[in-house]
Amino acid sequence: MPRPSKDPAQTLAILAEVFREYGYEGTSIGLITQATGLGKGSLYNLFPGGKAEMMTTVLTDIKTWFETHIYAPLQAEPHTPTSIQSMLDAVTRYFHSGQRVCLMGVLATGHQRDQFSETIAHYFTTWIETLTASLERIHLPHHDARHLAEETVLQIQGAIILSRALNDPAIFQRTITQLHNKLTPPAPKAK
Amino acid sequence: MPRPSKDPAQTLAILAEVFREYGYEGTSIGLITQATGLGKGSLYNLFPGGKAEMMTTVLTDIKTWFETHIYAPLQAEPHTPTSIQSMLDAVTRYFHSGQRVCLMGVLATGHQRDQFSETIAHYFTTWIETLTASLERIHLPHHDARHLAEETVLQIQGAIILSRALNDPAIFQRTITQLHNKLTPPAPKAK
DNA sequence: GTCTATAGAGTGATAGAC
DNA sequence: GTCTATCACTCTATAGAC
Repeated sequence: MPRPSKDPAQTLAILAEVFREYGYEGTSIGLITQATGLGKGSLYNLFPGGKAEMMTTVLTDIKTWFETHIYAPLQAEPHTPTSIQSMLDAVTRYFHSGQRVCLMGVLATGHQRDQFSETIAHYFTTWIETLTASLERIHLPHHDARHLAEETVLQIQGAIILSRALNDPAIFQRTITQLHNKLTPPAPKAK
Repeated sequence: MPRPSKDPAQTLAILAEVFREYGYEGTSIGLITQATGLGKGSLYNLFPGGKAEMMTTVLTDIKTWFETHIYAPLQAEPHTPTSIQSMLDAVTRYFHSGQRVCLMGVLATGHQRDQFSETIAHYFTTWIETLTASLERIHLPHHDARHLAEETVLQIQGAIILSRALNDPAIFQRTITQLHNKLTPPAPKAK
């Protein structure tokens, strides 16, 4: 190897955190060099496509993380209330109880939505569909499962905003608890 | 008068729309001059504090709008289901069924949160407290009213994100309908 | 020497402030 | 319009593993 290069995984993690904190426009290359300790040369060698490629790489990394830590437990047969619980636990950890922003949510409200629209839509669609399938496997008819899944993802996003706006992680925690109760069937009684 | 000046209210409206669309960092003075038709000189005459003052002025304007169109109907005695409905109607119109972003929500997730934190927190706090008071006047105990109010504001924010991410206004509409059912007592039966 | 990842001065364009 | 600072990005030079 030509040089003692840094750990690419850690570089990506730092990059993701900077994008989360400052948004796409708010993140300057100078800020990235400072945060990662990498010079511009290294950065443009790693990401020839510049800032846009840095963002898409981060988004792909997030997608992979969600597949492993959020979707996989939901898809594990057989479905148990534990699957739901482990998803909500992972979500709570990932979003630091609402104090850490959802990059996909941030991008969805910015004008970069157009640039990354497919990735953003795919992220939310996959999450909703995986959760829908999981809920269908317990007891819910497709329509109800779908709406409940949408409501879950929606409330997590809303909880992040409100929790951050009021600087109160309790709001996020309360939302997660509430979702847990709603998603976990209190009794195996069909409609 | 030295010059035929433009309508300040319309200028402010345009300014708000640009900030919503591009965020704080994403909005350049050049973009503002283009959108408003005002030269840089006029802008810095109107807002000596520069971009930051433009944003604070917009935020104050939004606050006033909400007081008039959202809070006032909720505070009107006596409380009726119509108060809730008119709030939700105003919200739907204001956010263009989720296709128009909430500037306070956007700022809450950015690193400008620190700069405007008081205004942002005040916006959400006032909304929640007004709705709480309104719900208490029907039938709900304080604790329940407060949680329901929080849930309402939270779901509206989440609906904007999800609705925009999936480019589907129906999600926002469905959320509003759901909130209407939850906020409007189906029967005057106490706990 | 060859190669690759590094660092960082330098590029023009554009930012916000005045 | 004019200013300076900073932007994203380019490019040259080089350090070190083969």
